[in-house]
Amino acid sequence: MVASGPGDRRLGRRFFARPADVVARALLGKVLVCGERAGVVVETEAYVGPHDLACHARVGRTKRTEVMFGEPGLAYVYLCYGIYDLLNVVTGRLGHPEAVLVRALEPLAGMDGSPHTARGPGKLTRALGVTRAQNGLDVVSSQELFFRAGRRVRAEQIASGPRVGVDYAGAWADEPLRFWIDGHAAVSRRPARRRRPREGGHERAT
DNA sequence: GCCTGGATTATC
DNA sequence: ATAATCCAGGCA
Repeated sequence: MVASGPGDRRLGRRFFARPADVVARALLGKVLVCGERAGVVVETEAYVGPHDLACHARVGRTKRTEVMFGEPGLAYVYLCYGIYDLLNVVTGRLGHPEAVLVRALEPLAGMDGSPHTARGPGKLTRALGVTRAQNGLDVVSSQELFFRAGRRVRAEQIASGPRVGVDYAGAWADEPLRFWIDGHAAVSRRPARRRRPREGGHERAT
């Protein structure tokens, strides 16, 4: 076994019981553990509540969004594009639906060590072995899926920008709610650039 | 029921 | 640029 240290401390309820954007920043550098596999969180996105038009909870309480209304610290895992399971952690206060999407990990144990292995939210869950079977799991008390304190990340190392793949969210698509460790090799590709305007280009007139 | 459209990724 | 793949949510 590896020697124990301060970084082995588990993240508790109060860590997650804060606004999603705060938790999203704070999760950078923390270690996500799933069974025998683990990695350092290097990229996240915050989905801040029902008023956030990119957040699944914008439609209110449904079978899918139910877990987001639960306790902070619950895992919200859902199927994206019919192919990938994406992992979020519920944040904020009970009854207020918000969550943080974990988008990339630096591999630590139990998986291929290449930086691309867990780069991107879909590849991350595959590399870590997370599936929808873990939806609703409490990462504060679970023995199979949880976070450790990990390493310290200074504020100057954290970069932010618009979330990926949420162009449908109107003005919310531009909010800088994506966070990553600047320059880290495991951070997923930058957000898809907008297509170049073809014809004179006035389509963004608002 | 039927239809539309994804919090993605690999490949053309 | 687009296919892969299936489910949630809206509407009838």
